[in-house]
Amino acid sequence: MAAPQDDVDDIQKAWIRERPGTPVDSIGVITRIWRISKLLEDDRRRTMTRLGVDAAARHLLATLRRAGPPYALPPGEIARRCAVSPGAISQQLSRAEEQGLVRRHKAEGDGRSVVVELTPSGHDLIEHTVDELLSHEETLLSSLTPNQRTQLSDLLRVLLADLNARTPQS
Amino acid sequence: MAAPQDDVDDIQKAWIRERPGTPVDSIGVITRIWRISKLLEDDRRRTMTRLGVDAAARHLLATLRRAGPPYALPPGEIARRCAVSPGAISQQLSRAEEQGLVRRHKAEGDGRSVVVELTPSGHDLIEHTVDELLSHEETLLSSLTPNQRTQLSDLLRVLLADLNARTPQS
DNA sequence: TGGTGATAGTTTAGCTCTAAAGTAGAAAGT
DNA sequence: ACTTTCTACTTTAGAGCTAAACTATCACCA
Repeated sequence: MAAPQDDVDDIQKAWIRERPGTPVDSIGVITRIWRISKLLEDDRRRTMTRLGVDAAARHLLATLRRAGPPYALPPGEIARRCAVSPGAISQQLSRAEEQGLVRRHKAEGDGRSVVVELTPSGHDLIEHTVDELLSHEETLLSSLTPNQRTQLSDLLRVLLADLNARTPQS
Repeated sequence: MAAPQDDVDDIQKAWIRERPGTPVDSIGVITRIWRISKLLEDDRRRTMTRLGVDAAARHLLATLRRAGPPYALPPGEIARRCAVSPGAISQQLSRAEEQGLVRRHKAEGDGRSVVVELTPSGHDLIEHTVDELLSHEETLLSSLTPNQRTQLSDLLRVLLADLNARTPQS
């Protein structure tokens, strides 16, 4: 269980061998986070393709579903919650609207604002995929004990909070 | 320092509120890894843009540089080490070659194979950016104590090894 | 009331990626 | 030897994202 040396350790050792003095300390955390992130993303993409949705649309629908009744949010808020650019959300909304999963309409009161709401079809779709997706992803963490998962969550929470604070604004 | 509740905790609570029984256990790890990964990637993209290189080219050059003399690898091996598709590497190579950072030539012995080597200009470029980039990224982890970083690295190493083993093949 | 600047969304340009098709050389089986 | 299969790489089609330009509306205030 102790996990022997891996490719990432090799990268650190390679830099030290090639350029003694290279500041390699961050690699053990940052590179591993990227790799894990990529493996999880690829897995999620495959899972969602299998379930017949695309990953970005799922994220969108899940965000609206999670917001609770009336399952409606403005695009800017969705962008913020999904951590992607407003332009990306606008494009995602157009695609999802075309598939009949969401509907856009002008907000009352402010002529600039828009409200996006889940259609019954979009609600159904997320309802039928969320449990399957999350159950599957739980098995992906089965190499860690419950205690280790909590430890990991806690460390990541600290790091994420700091990075968020440090970020230009995004 | 204990890190209070964050957005990700809110996501878990929202699912539980909206759909009691939703299997939310994986969210604390997976969602945080994605968010951190994204923040780090965005930061790296900005840093590299500031230094006048693009992030993918930097990864390419770093991979060749780290391989040690003669700073040459076949495209397939680069793709494997950078964990992207062979097609992506082929395109990156074309761009980098156009900028004079690498050179492709046929391998001797096997007419299908290609060897990519760092040009002096590519070698210089990576040499002048790697320390700056890595030093900067070290500061991004300054919210964690050295001990916490080690803990985090170790947990991630276990998870990464398991996910690699579990992966279809890729 | 009319200008200045902020805010909400959308659109566009440019880039990069993946997946899949295409090209060409090497290996292997009969 | 010749066909099949495999392997290495490239190219193409299609998609998504970011950054930045653009449109429209609102808010403030002289």
